[in-house]
Amino acid sequence: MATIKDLAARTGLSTATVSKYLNGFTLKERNALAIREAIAELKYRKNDIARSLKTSKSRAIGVLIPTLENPFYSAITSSIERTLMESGFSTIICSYYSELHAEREKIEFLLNKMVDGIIHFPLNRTVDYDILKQVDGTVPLVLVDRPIEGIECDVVMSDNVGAAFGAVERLIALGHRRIGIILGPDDQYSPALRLEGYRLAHEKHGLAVDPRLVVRGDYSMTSGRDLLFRLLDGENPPTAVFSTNYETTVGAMLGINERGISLPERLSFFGFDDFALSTVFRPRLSVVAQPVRLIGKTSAELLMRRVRGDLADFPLRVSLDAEILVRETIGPVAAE
Amino acid sequence: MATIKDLAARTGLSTATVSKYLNGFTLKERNALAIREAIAELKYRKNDIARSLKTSKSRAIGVLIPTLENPFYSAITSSIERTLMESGFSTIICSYYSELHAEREKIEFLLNKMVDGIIHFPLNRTVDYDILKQVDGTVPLVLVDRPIEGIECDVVMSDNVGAAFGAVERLIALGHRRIGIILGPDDQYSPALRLEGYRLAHEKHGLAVDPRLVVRGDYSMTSGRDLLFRLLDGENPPTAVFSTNYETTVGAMLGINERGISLPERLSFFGFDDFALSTVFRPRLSVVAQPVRLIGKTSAELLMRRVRGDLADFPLRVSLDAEILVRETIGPVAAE
DNA sequence: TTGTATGCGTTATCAT
DNA sequence: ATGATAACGCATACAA
Repeated sequence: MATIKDLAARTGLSTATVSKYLNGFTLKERNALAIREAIAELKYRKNDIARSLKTSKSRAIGVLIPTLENPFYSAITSSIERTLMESGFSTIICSYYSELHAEREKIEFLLNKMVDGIIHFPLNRTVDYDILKQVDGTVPLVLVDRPIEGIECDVVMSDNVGAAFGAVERLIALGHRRIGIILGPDDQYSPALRLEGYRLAHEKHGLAVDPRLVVRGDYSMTSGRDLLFRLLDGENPPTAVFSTNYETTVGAMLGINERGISLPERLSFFGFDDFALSTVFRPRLSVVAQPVRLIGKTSAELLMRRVRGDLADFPLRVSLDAEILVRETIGPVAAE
Repeated sequence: MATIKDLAARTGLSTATVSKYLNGFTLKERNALAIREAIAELKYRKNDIARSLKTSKSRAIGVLIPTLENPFYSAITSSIERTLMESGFSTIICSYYSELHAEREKIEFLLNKMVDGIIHFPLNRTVDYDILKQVDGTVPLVLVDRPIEGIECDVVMSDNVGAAFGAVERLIALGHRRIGIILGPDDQYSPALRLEGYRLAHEKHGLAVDPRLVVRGDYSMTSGRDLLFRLLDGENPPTAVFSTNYETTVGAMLGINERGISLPERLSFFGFDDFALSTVFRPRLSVVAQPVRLIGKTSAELLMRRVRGDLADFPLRVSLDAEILVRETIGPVAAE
């Protein structure tokens, strides 16, 4: 591999001069030309490792996610990668598969790699504060999807309360009084907020919440289907169901198809997130769509700012509005 | 940030000794202890950048994929990341969004980052040979999902011909004589192979292929639905349909639900890939499942071998068998 | 077992 | 505008 030294030798210039040229300084046209030639002939390629050592900037960002095998995480990660790339930063991904010890281990790993910053999607409520504290003292940290108590850093998330509130309010406006809600695990952050939105909508309209209409699972597809059936098969079943993540939404829709329930005549259904599937179901699904692209872009851009030393408004708490996409699966409550 | 020098100063040892300890050499227990203490007190963290410069090994691998927003790519990437991590390698992802110029640019980017190897998913037939040649002279390259003519390197893919052959043969065994096949773009590699498997199955059983039953789209969900309808609405429609990628499979299934077509009574349906959705549809989908985890694991492990200098069997062509999962959506052809 | 000295490829300071 | 030189943090050949 050719080095700056080689270019210097080839052109008769010094390494200092060549380095300057490489970094955008203008020099005598004659010399610039010679360097360009040498670069082509020797197939010179700059060594970012050496550059990083010297400048103590790796231009690499670590992205810590539960898993890539989930469209919510992979879509955001995709958007992050795209945004970072635009700034010339590389994206190092680390999945921790919801294992706590892995989380710590992988943060250490990233820190050793001298990443300039970390974007972290904390999943479980139980978190390794210690190591996160440590990150914060080393490189900027942006938390996505939820804050962590005791960790003072930037957070980018969607407005979970507002999202649920909006969906449920639409349902109420259509005359629904018994609205089932399919939630996720207790130890995750967002389910509580989505339930809160559900509650607030009821409250605002003077409706009581029937606890039997609030069901919880593990946010998986099968849980979506199972919980839907539980709601429907209970006594005094809901006339509308709100599913609060993508997986349960898909699962519930499949359950609906399986039973041949016609939407929105026999049941109104509000789903969550607008990934590929939600866009192809028929009738067209009404969903609350989290702005995944924007979440990714925002976290990456915010982190870039911090990396560049701009600490304005630190710690920043960005709450991004979800879109309420009313399509064809909700309708007025059937006359009894 | 504390350095080895700091540890040396703190313990009264030399940097060489400390470095050796850090690299697993055993030294006097007394000294080892002192170093351990110093590490804790100074919060020493090893600097992989400096290490990389010295050893000219970055322990980072570049993964070049069309996009993360597709379960096929993200599942394989996930498996790659997992495997690389086990060997202590980091995974730098680069999406090129099917843009050719981006492909070249991002390979340069990765090479500058001094990655120790590259795993590339080439999508389009039109490829920047030049830059790929260059990669090959620099670091090991593993191609996933398809080879590239003129580039001599390791390739990991699934047995597309065998996969299609197996599915179609099952259909033929059930008495189907008119089998529709939904294919992808002409400029991609796998569709031709999957069609070849379809042809071979017909040939083996003395059946002619009706070109009207061979339809092509862009491998998207909507194309799956549209092409299914085109097949079904043509004259002399097929009694079975084979969809050859995941997106078209999902699209076709939604179309089937939409029209209320009962499987397998009115139509037999064979899908492709066994991601989340395929596992929840009812009736349970018969699919050809590409071994995505294994593809990822195999490519990563092969690349690791090459990085370590093991060039045995180079260039290796690994063809992984797909699984033929016969479940509930295929059945005997209906009596006329 | 431990220490000395050198260099990896680059950038940056300070001259010229 | 260009050059000489040191330094980034580490690993290693060699000496002790």
